[in-house]
Amino acid sequence: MPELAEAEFFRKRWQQAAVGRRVTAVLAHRRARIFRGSNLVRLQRALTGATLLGSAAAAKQMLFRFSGGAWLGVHLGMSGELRVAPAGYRQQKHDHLVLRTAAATLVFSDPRMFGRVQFHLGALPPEWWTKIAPAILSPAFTLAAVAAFLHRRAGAPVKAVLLMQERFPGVGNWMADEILWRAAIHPQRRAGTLRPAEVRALWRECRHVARLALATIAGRSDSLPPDLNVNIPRSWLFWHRWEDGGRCPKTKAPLVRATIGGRTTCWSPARQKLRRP
DNA sequence: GTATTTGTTGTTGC
DNA sequence: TGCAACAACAAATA
Repeated sequence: MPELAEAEFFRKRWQQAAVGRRVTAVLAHRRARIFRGSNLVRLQRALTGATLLGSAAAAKQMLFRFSGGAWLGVHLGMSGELRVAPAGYRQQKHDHLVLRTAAATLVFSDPRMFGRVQFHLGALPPEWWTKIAPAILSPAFTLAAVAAFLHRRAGAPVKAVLLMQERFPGVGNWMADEILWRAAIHPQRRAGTLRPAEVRALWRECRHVARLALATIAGRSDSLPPDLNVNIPRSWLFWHRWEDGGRCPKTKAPLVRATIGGRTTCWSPARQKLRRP
């Protein structure tokens, strides 16, 4: 599920429930794949008794900062989510990491375990975090940078290129489809064949979709919607891309699905054409 | 039983 | 060396 705005939503959820609170216990499924590459024993030792000081989200990742120089990185993969449960909540089958505080329980669950937890101890944030590509909404995400990247990936379908985190951090399958639909670009187009006006439209819609998704899914400033997606307008492709017999919200023409760049892709043939008429 | 899934990584081949 | 394509990871759901 989680792309850019969902990561921000889940980060806020944990932050609001537990910032300033002390972790009284850390429960974990010891063998879970989500702990691959990190030392669970050190994680449990460092987080038990530590206070949540702050957090940030970037791309599809989250970073929680605890007292004592402890950092907890979270990537939700395909099926992960962060929840807040009452104090005394009982750990369920897919709840691979559970942090208890006096008031609430923080739960990371992920049935498919494509997600990942990364633990880091130190005064500075971990290297994997600082190496995340500049955000789409940052000044570094320029038209020139996008154009150069499309040129380098000239042979790949533009849909596949949008999924590359090194240039489009936080873009996942639904955001990529949404961006291409709004920019009126066929997902199968080779990245190197886009005309300058199309490159500009792609760049512009990346920023629009990122900004709109953050505002509607994660909420503005301190607000947090009660659930994911409840505020997403029906006018987005989002709601229609999996519907049987789904229609383009703009043209009302039937939508089409196919595998492009290894992922199921939905587009509106009425407005996203392979060749110019 | 089959096919599907909003993600990433390692391998293969050009 | 760089790029593109694809299998693998795992479990629930239709």
